[in-house]
Amino acid sequence: MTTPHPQGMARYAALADVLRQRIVRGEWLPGTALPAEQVLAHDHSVALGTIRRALQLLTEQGMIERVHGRGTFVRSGIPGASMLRFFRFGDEWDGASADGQAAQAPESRILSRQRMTATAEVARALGLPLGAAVLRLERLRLLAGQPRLLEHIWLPCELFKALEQDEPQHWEPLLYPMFAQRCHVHVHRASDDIGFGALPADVAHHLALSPGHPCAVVRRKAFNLAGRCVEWRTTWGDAHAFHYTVHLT
Amino acid sequence: MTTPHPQGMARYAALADVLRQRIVRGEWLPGTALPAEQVLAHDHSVALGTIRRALQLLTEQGMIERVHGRGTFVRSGIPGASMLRFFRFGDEWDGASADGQAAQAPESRILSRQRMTATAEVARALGLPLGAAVLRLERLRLLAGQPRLLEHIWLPCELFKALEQDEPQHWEPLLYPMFAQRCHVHVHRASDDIGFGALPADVAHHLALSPGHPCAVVRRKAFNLAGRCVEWRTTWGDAHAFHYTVHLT
DNA sequence: TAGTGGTCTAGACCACCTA
DNA sequence: AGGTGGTCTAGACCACTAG
Repeated sequence: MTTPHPQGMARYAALADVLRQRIVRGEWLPGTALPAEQVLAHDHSVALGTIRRALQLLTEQGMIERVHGRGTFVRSGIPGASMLRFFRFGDEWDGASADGQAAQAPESRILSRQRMTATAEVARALGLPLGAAVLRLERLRLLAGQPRLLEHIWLPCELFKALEQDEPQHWEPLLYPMFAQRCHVHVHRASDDIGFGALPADVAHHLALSPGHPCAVVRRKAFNLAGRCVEWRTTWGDAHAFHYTVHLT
Repeated sequence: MTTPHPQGMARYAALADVLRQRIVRGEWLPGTALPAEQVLAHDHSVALGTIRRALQLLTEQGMIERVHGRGTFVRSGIPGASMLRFFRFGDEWDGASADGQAAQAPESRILSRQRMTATAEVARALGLPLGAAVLRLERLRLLAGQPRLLEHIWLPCELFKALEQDEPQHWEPLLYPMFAQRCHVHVHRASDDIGFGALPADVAHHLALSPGHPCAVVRRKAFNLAGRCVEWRTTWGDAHAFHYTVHLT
């Protein structure tokens, strides 16, 4: 005879909320395991099925991952977030082996790193007060040795102190795993805003294209578990190489 | 003591397969109700929870919709499939009322309708034999009286006989509901392939733009419940108006 | 009021992973 | 072997919708 609908919502939904808050507050860090179903069920005095329903909700929301036989883990990072997924360059198969081998690994080159004060636009995107300290990275992505994408990346200094220390030339090619390891910032969600434009002169130069060349522009906001915007990024690439598929259901 | 994993899969997954086949074969038409959970559970000699799990799978796959208190229904058609969702034209608020009112309804104008034999490209897209009879529609989409998108739509004649009868000028502006009503073709799934290019002269003419103007090109394949491709469409629009947001989780 | 799907329980047994 | 999540059952009760 349990209270039917506490706070007007289902028991499992309320449980999911509680667990989500505990995750967001850092009680269980990304990559670590939650207590077993049995334990959670006992602790909250509900049946196993009810806890499972709550955990299913959190799974759908991308908060946790469940692995049969191992446990339930706080998700760490989003997969498949590469900007290169929006583009198909003709030379993906120009690697060393001429047969149908895997593509040559994309290259990443940090062109510049500057500590600055946030302009109005950057501050708004990152949810910072005007004039807050931010880190600006300029990054080139290359495929088979050819420069393909240029990125401007803005980060709140406050969260990314560790990135001001060493030489960016030695950073790993994947930023998000590095953010997690060095800065304990886990990118959990992102939204990519796709548009079309003409290449500014400085960007065009880095991509070996002419100024005004048609380009796809992707603006990304990346968020951590708590829903805070931790990165704002603009990516430019040749419009003719742009390609994306949306599935409707 | 039921057989644990028939065919190596869970009972509920096998059940979902069976139900999916019955839906695809047309045993329950789009928009109509399936038997109640209790009935299905009894018929298949499983517990209620098992049937619910199967129905949940079909829900996630977009096959059915469940409505509390009313029943379980075969889904009819996909929502939000308009090509206009890829574009933001500046005049969406130029309607009659100058305040923050709803946008003027988009207009649809069929420019031409031709019965033809499928070229290799069209036949491949629609999964038809080369030379099969197809219907080609040329359609203009307008916003606030301005021509904005041009579409070439290819349909298998076999499925769309009814569209060869009357005047296309009197068709409703939304194609998919019309396909369902007049031809009993229900679009259940689609994939939109986005790229950038330059406007061909004839297309540019209809959009009041110059030939070679940068444009976004969306190629769509639409499928019915059985997974058959029932429409192949190419849509052109001004690249500068293109805008799309992808959410990553 | 009757019928539908939604919630929750309590427990048995299975499959998977690690050690 | 012991712990984890996954499957399935049988049944009670609740919430929503329709006639």
